[in-house]
Amino acid sequence: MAEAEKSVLGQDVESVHPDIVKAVTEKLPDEELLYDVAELFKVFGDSTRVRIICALFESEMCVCDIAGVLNMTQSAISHQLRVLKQARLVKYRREGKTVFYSLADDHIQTIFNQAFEHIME
Amino acid sequence: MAEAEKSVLGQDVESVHPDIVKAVTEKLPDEELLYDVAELFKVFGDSTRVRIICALFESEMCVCDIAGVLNMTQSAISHQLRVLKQARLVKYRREGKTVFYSLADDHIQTIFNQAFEHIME
DNA sequence: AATACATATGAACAATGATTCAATTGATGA
DNA sequence: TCATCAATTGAATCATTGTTCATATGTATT
Repeated sequence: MAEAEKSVLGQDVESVHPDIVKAVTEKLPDEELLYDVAELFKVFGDSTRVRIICALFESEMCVCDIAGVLNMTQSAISHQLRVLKQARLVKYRREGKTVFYSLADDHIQTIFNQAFEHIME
Repeated sequence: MAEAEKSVLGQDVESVHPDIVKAVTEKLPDEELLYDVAELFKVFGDSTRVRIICALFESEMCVCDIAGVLNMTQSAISHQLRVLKQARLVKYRREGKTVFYSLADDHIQTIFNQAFEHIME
């Protein structure tokens, strides 16, 4: 019933349901957007960064404090904060020698709450 | 002003704000829960899996169809479906030779919508 | 200037993980 | 029972990444 068809790249693709494949392919969001979503989740996909984020839910903190809460070296924390910074998930302000980090926006909390709910069930 | 204190493990931790460190440490969710959250996001943190999930938003699909939509080998897809299955993010039903996959619950859509919004801004 | 302290950065190492290729399982129909 | 097709699995490979250690910025204080 289902026949082989040519993909965008001209390769043979065995599609059991060519009609569905076509419909879904057209509705699928831009490659780039999906890539960005994956990149965002990749940042969330590390327990150290998750702990940093959850710590920042409570209060703005400096690097030393975060290191103290997580019981890790300040270097390790700084490296991870860099990742969070690049993803625009945290912002910072300098006060003398210390730098205070806080969360950049509220979507983060919403996303995490949904994640918690998913795990609980 | 700020003094060094002993961490839970007895190591010296230089805390600029011991009071905040203590308060945040107590409020931080269980280590295990945070680990699970990271594991969940880790699953979302791959563009192939993101694309599979978005494809399944549209319709239940068999492995072949998904491979067709993503233009990848069915082996690669099967490996990733295994990951999604272990994370309880997809469910499946067998119909003859083909296996149909669909999303396990609705939190996934909510989480993705928030992620989309975060990226858009 | 010189010292001290908070933070950032770079290189290196170990561990994790995604895809490929080959082989296997499971189910259908001849 | 044999051949075929969808899907799964395992081993191998290549790339990515988190932490450590050492060093460098940057800011205040003496």
